[in-house]
Amino acid sequence: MESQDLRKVGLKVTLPRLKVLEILETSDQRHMSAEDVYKALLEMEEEIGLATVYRVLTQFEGAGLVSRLSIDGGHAVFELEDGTHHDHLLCVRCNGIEEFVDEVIEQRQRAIAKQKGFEMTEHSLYIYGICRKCQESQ
Amino acid sequence: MESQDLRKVGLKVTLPRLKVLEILETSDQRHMSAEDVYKALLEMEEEIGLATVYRVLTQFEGAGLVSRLSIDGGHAVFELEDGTHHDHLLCVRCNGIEEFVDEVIEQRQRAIAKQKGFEMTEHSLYIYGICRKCQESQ
DNA sequence: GTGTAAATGAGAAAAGTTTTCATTTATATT
DNA sequence: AATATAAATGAAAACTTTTCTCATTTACAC
Repeated sequence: MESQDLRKVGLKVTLPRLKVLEILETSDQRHMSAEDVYKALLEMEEEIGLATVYRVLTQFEGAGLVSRLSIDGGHAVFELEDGTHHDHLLCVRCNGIEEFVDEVIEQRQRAIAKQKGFEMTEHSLYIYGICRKCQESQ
Repeated sequence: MESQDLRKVGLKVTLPRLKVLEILETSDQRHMSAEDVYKALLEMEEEIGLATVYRVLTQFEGAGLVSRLSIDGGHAVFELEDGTHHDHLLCVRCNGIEEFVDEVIEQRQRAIAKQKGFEMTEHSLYIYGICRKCQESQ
């Protein structure tokens, strides 16, 4: 019932929005750039412009349907929002992304913000490295 | 004795390099974008091209004289390297940057990388929020 | 002083993303 | 079901940040 999801967050039900949502839900990559989504759309014969993909993803972000990761000064990748806060491990070799949750880190961050007098709005934590698979295959 | 600093890291002593170093050392902002440095140079009547500023900052980074922070998918800022590893708090209102060190977080990150089989190369942690000053003046 | 490799400046190019504006579409209203 | 209208879309241009190209200049070893 994807149409309902869109209406629920106050977005008109349009083909581009339905198709972008479909890609995000059915792709085997959990993390996709706008370009990735655009190419996946082309593969399913949906001629949706890249600008529209960006617009839709940005709206989805605003609506809380997806979250945006800003990777290392470069491009952004998007993931379907699943309600859990988590941080990311990025493989610098294969660009794979893994997720993790660590309550100790979460709590330390809140403590640091408080100690510095910051009203924390969000945080971003990326651990860069070489994933197990890439270490083995080399 | 800045010329020595440059020779020590194998960089020829040139006016642009000396001046960029001078800006970084004397500016009241510890964190500066390439654009900031470029403008500061113009203010001191040094007509050094922006491309050169980028090149010099990148070389300084390679030489370990400065480190580069990649802020939130956008532009990079540079800070003089002081030998201490630290992470950053960013004020979303005034764009101010504060630094902090937390051994617990450092250690947890290493543990997570290990647990996930990652060979960690680096990490980036930013806490976003509203700094004390901005909370008060509003 | 001179030669040579390295550095610089200016502008073009690149990458990722957003904006513009004319056209099309979804949906609230008749 | 037809229509009005506000919103969404496509295509191209614009924008932002950074890097590259290449002709000219400079640092420094000899």
